[in-house]
Amino acid sequence: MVSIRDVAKEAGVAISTVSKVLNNYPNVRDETKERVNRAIEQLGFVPNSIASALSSKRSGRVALVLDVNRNAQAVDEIPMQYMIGAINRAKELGMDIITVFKAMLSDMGAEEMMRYFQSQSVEGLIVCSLSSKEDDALCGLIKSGKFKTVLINAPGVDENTSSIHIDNRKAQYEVAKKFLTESFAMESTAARGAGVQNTVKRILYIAGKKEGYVSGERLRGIQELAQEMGLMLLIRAGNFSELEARKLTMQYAAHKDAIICASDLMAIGAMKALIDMDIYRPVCGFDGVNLMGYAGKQMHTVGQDFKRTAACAVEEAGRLIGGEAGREIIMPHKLMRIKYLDVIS
Amino acid sequence: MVSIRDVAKEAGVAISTVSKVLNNYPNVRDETKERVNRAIEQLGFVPNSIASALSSKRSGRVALVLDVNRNAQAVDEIPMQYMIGAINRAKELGMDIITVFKAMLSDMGAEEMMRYFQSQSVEGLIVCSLSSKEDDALCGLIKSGKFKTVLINAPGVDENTSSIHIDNRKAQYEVAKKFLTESFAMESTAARGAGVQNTVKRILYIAGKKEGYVSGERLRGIQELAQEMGLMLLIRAGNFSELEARKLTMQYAAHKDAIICASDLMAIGAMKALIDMDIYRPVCGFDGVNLMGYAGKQMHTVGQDFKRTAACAVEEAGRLIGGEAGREIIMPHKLMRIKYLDVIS
DNA sequence: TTGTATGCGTTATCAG
DNA sequence: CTGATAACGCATACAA
Repeated sequence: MVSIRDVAKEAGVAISTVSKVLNNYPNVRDETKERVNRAIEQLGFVPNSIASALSSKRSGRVALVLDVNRNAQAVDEIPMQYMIGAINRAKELGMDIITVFKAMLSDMGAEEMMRYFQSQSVEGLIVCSLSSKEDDALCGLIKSGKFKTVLINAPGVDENTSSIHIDNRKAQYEVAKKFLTESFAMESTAARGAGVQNTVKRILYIAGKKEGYVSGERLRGIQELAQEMGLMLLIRAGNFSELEARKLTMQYAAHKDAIICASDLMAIGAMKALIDMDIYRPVCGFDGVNLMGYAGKQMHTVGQDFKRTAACAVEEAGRLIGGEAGREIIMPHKLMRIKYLDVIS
Repeated sequence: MVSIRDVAKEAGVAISTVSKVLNNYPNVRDETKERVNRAIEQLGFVPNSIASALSSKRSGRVALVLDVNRNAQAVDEIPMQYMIGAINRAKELGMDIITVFKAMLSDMGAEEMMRYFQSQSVEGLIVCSLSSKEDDALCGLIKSGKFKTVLINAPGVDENTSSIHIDNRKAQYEVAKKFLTESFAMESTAARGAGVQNTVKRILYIAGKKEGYVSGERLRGIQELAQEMGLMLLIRAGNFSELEARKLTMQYAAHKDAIICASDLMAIGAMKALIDMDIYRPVCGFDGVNLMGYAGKQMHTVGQDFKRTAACAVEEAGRLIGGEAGREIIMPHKLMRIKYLDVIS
């Protein structure tokens, strides 16, 4: 292995000078810099990141904590998108990502978790979907401030914690409104004075988890709309489970006019249940996953760019590690429908 | 940060003794060992893997090279399974996995790739799906023997390279045979003497990539069956693309009795095309991905345990790094059909 | 069985 | 602007 020492010898300078060139320190004469670079080129020198990390005490290492296969979900499309976005951006920034699954952490206490990350020389965490109820050890670790943390889809900003998410309340409001308007040619209460068609719509809203942050925001969005449009809203927690959504649909859909779900997966579960029940009800989803293209029917949904979100999270982790304070970042969303042919081409 | 030195002081022994305890060296008195462990416990000492790696020159680090989003595939279920299997096993074995996407490497030469892995202190590679045509730089790197490599679904065993895969030829033969037998109540040529129903079946076989190893094996399997059962086989390369399979189906399916695909994704493409064409033909897939549950119709397919395969690959990488020679490992497969309700529950 | 000493490849401090 | 040199935390011959 060719080391910095060999480069120094070849270039006829001191080791420390080479190091300075490597890390683009300011005070190096251009000529020296060039000589060093030439030597690096000639010897095919590759800086050893491990030695660098040991010496500088900065590993640039971030753990991406993913929630995979929860609720027996069939397809882990969203975590995959997060991964791709994060890893690609990390490479661009010269950061180092290790992937960790929540399931691997679930049986650790906060202390053990800390040791694990510490032994891995992790400086920052990117946590996708945190539940204050279920992940108390992880929550504790984050609050301890021992690691710089970026929370995706969870609240909690402080000195070393940033939060990044879409405006879930607004998105749920918007998509549901568009969905209902297009499905029934409805108008909001304000305009209803004219009184064209005025049947109150009965909606089954399949929410996420009780006490979940995202679920709560989305719930507020739909409630706001219900008030505005005068909807009859039946709310049930689907726990983000396709199967649960299926059951709820079978139980309640017959007496409802439409079904709105807090996730695409649940929307698919509802959709398939309706087919098996042999009745038709419009269904609205949330997330914009490609799997929607396979569900058989186009549904309204909220599209989010998971890759980009993860890329931002990586940048933000870099910022935090660099010493800047945590903050909140709102990502954009859009209303869309997903067609099979768009997905595959 | 509490270091090995603090532990040594606390336990009243030398640093090297602590190190020996840490790495369970043989020659340490039980009493000493206990004293050290007590000190470790008391101080909450966590060994620094970076320092350890630098000193021992062994990082235990493996790069998992994944092929994601090729051919505009909709859902990256298989790479995700590989990841989960690999990361979980790596944690159990105390190894360290970094995930790399082929797309990140595609614009590097072999030299640059080597430097990249080297700078990351990678000792071993686990490569999922290698194409000797498209990935020539990567192939070169592997053949150079610079890194211990485990190939998933690609051939090539040597001193520092192992290969792990199912018996693709046999699996394709078996699944197609079962599929045809059940779809048409057919019998093989041998038994046809009795001559109950004897129409020669016209089959559209949508293969993978030309020159791909896996594709070649599967192709041989179907050809073997065709000969045995006296099938009329039309072979077209679908490039593992759902869209391509759709096109081929639209072009040829009308005059065929059944469609057999070298992957589930292509089978889904074919299936959806048939629905749009409004004709029915039985379709057979290969892989056993959950997405099949969403396709609308149950199809015959070959099930493989991707997680387990990846776990084996990690172990194998460990073996190679440990100095043992490469070898070939055949994983089991099974014939199955995937139902939506099984997938979601 | 235990301790001493050296080195791994960097970075960073400080003197020149 | 450049060069010595001391860490960084651990592993490992080798001496005791």
